[in-house]
Order: sequence, then C-alpha cells, then structure tokens
Amino acid sequence: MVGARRCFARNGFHATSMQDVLKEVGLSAGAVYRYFSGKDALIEAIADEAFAVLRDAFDEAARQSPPPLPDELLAYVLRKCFAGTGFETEQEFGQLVLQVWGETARNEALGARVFAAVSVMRAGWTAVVKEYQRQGIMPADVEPEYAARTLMGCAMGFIAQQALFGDLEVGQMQQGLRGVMRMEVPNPS
Amino acid sequence: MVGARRCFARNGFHATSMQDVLKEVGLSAGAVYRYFSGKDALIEAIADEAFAVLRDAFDEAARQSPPPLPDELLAYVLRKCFAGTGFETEQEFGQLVLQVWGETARNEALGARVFAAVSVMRAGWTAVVKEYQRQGIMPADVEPEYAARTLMGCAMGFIAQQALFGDLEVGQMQQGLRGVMRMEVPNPS
DNA sequence: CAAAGTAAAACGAACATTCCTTCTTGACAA
DNA sequence: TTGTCAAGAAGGAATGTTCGTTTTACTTTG
Repeated sequence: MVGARRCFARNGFHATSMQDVLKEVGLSAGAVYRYFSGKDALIEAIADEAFAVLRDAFDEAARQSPPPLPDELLAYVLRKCFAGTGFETEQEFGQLVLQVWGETARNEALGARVFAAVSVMRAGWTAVVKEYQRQGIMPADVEPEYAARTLMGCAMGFIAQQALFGDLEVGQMQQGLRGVMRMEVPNPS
Repeated sequence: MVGARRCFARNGFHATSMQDVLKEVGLSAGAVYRYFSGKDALIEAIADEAFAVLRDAFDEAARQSPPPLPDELLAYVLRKCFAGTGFETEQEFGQLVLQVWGETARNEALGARVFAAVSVMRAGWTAVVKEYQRQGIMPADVEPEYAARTLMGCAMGFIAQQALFGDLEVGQMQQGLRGVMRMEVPNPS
C-alpha cells in the first residue's frame, strides 16, 4: 500500500497503471486483486487514508483548549500531517493530497466524503475563532467562519507549495503567519 | 480550446480521453491533430494558459505602488484570476489549476515553467512585504520571504477551496484575512 | 491441509493516433 | 457572372497498443 501511494503521488491516479503499482510493490496481480476489487477501490482506499490524515490533524488541533494562536495551531496541524504517517517525504504527502483534491471533481463518492470531513474541520476552526473573539484576540466584527476558512486556506496553500517545491518548512510559514497577525493596520475601517 | 479546458477541469487530464474532448468541442480527430501534435501538447497548452492567468494576476498585483494591504491585494489577485478569463465558473478555474499543480509532479517541462513563474511571483510579493516593513505596517523581524509565501499560500488555499466546493466568495476571504491582520497578539515573543 | 502468493497467458474494452476521404474556400481565367 | 482548381480544413473509420482484469496451474508458507 505504501508502494501504491508512492506511485500515485509521483504520477497521479490515472497516469499510473496497475502494472506500475504491481512492479513497485513487488507483488503479482493475483495478490493485489485478492485485497482490492479493482483499481478504483485501491484509489479510494489510498485517497481515504491520505485525507484521514488531514482530517485528524485539523480536528485534533481544533480541540485543544485553550486554543493556541493561529500560527502555532497551523504549525501543529502541518507537522502532524507530515510526521509519522508513513510518507517518505513531506513533498510526497503534498502531491498525494493534490491528487485527492483533483480526484474529488470526478469521483462523487470521494467528493462527498471529503466534503463531510472538511465540514467538520470548518466547524472546529470556526469554534476556535469564536474563542479568539471571546478573549478579545480577534476583532469581533469578523465573521468567524470567514476567518476559519482563511486559516484553513493558509494550511492548504502550504501543502500545495510543499507539493510543488518541497522546500518550505513549517516554521517558515509559522513565522510568516505570525507576521501577518502582528501587522499594524493603518485605517481600521 | 475552451471545450477541452472544460473537459480537463471536470475529469482531469488523464481521465479525459481524446474522444471526450472531440465530442465536447464538436470537432473530429483530424481537425484537432492539425493544431496539436498530440494529447500532451494539448495538455501543455491548456496548462500554460491556466497558469499564465495566475502568474499575470499575481505579478500585476505585486507591481501596484504603493501596495494595498494584503487583504486587498489578495482580493485583487483572486478577482483577476476568476474574471474575464473565459472560464465558465470560478470553481472550474480552480479545478483546472488543481490539475495543473498535480501534473507538475510528472511533467518535467511543465514543472520547470511553473517553478519559474512562481519564482517571479514570490520575488514580487517579497518586495511588497519589504515595503510593508519600510512603512512600519509589518514587523521588521519577520523574514519577508516567509510572509510572502504565507500570503501566496492563502491565495492558493482559496483557489483550492474554490475548486473543492465553489461556495467561497473573494470578499469572505478578504474579511477573514483582515481579521487575522488585525489580531491582538498577547505575547510578542 | 489451507491460506496466500507467483507466473504467465489471455480477454475485451478503451485508448491515442493515423490515414484516407470529403468538404470548404478563394483566387483566377473564360 | 460563372466555372475551375488547388490547397487548406475537417471528417471519420481503422489501427495497433496499452490497460484493467480474469483465469489457470503451480509454489511457498505456516
């Protein structure tokens, strides 16, 4: 399964042939088809696994009480995503996530599961933002959901950049986000 | 070409057959193969086009003087991406960008071009952040490049969310980012 | 003995691409 | 105005290949 993951991350789900996967994992067709009914099932299993890593990391981070500041929260999530999930490199994980995102457009079942998972994430992070507002850290006139989606977007953008270049460290994005948080906005309109 | 774009956005580059494209654009194989040497050439042309939209929007935004605040800058970029580029919906554009990102992993030539374009974007936005620092808007102890990549990540994350759900408006992310910019950070460490 | 895997062959379906035919256009001569 | 013709453009069936999958008989492992 780890070999199939590497194939899919490297070449995409549909540009990877079963023969590629079989060669990479060193098994015969009979062995793989004993456990997966077909290529689609294999794709779904691997997409599910990859997205579960995302969901769990986001979810766990949002449950911390009191919630750390956004930059720390994001760093926590991203480190959680990239660490101890059996992926060879951070870039490989990012590439696989990109493939999963792309696949949701055409795989309705997968799309529904991704949508459900993201809804949970969004709710959790919205709650975190509300807590910021309760503490007076975040301005009260901001719609919590919008701020939550902005922060999630930051994390997703980090993953995308990691997939594309693989040269970004979590600490760098943390420092960058912290800088944005600490900006002095001239005209509070 | 617009029809091929729609096919690729909907189904991905490799899960879309030439027959799908031919049916969508209403042309025969002979007609298409007169202008594109093959499927790869068609993919590259469409990927280039999509990414050029991104590059131009980022580039143009970064050249504004004096630079607007990040939330306005981001809103400007995203609106520029989504408007008047011949794409049917914002979601469709996002889905195509996702496909292009995923394709860079396996198409070296395309990856090189994307890398070059992003390098330009990054440099421009780093310059913008430095200008913020000169004006005292952004803390001076933040590495400009990190902040620039964080902001780019925000934009990329927005595009990804747009691709996945299509229910996010630019103004919402602008408000969310503005909220983050206006946070009161308790312990300036 | 039984579960799990191997190796190789074979299958139809789907695929990208080619090749030959047909249609369209526009300049030019009668 | 009309007819001719060459060249470009498009059509569409045919081709050879690759793919996912199944099947079969045989081997390893516990």
